[in-house]
Amino acid sequence: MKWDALEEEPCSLARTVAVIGDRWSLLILRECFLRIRRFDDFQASLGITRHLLADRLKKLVRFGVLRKIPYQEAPKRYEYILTQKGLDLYPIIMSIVHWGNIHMVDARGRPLLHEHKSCGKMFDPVMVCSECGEPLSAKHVHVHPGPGVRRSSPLHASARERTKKNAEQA
Amino acid sequence: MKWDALEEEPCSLARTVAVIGDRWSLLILRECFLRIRRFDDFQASLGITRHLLADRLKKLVRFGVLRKIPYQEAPKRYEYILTQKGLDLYPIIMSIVHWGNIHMVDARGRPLLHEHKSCGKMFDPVMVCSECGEPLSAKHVHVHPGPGVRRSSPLHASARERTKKNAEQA
DNA sequence: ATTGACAGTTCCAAAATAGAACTTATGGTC
DNA sequence: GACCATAAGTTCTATTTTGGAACTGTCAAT
Repeated sequence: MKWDALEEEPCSLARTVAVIGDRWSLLILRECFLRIRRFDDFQASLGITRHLLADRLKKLVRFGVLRKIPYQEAPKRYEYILTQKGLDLYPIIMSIVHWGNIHMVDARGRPLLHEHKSCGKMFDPVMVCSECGEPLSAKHVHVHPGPGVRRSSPLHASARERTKKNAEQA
Repeated sequence: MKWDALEEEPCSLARTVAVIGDRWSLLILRECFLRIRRFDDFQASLGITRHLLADRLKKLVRFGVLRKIPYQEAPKRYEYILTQKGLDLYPIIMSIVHWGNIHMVDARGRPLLHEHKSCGKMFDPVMVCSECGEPLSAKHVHVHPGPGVRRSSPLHASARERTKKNAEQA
């Protein structure tokens, strides 16, 4: 499929996936949250090809997740820093890290531990309901169509064609 | 890079990305949480090619995120359902959806609304500290090396080579 | 004048993906 | 019994994306 089409989908997951839904983008964002800011530092710590790094940084800037800030004139050089929109990705990054901590660590244990400066303790992230504060699980959530919904949210022409085909049979 | 190498990285984000860090896997998981279970239903609702769908389902099964359950004999047919490990991905999916709701919706508004059955209200997911219950932000978290850490976590040989090169300069 | 840092760009080969047709097994219909 | 439909894949080729390495341009330091 043309992946740019994802941005247009009436689905918040699909639209977010259009921005961060590839391996390198997520790894680049990890580095951003670990205070990496410069082209060669990203390249060295990730081993990504320079070509792809340039491409992904450009995309993250285009989507407003990163901003290019000049840190020296002559020659003009920039660093990439997270915008507020980018900082808001933190729960996504943390929930990914947490799932890995629970389900993917080897016998050696967790590579990183997280301390909450506010309370001083090592913590895990927990996702709760904004209204009642209880931890969330898929089982206790019901989905309703919202104002931005479109038909039954088929992602593609092929899905629509299938629907059409079924309709013709009737 | 060889993407299988990601599973071996001493980084919980990288290891999770090895499982779900591509566009199709995340979209397939969205469908799983919306109760889609069968091959042709995934294919119709996503428009993914059958080839890739077979490949991604196989991978998700291999990683223990989905399980194949027979739902009829002769011919033997299976559905794909989320394991507990798969259900645990819910916070990742929800945080992705939530970021899209905040930053990627158009004028029409959100495609979907979420109701918390436990309290009966429409909600947003909030990520909080397991210890003090306060909402988390990157600014208030400090990262420590854990028992599973390896050197400075270079992702690749090229990163190691760069380090070696720097060392030789000294 | 030569070397090195930095932020890319260019080029080609290798790998992954899209799109469509084909396969296998079975059950129902004319 | 021939024909169609359903379901879950597999196979094929053309196109796109990615990996890997070298190259470019600008400036500073030696």
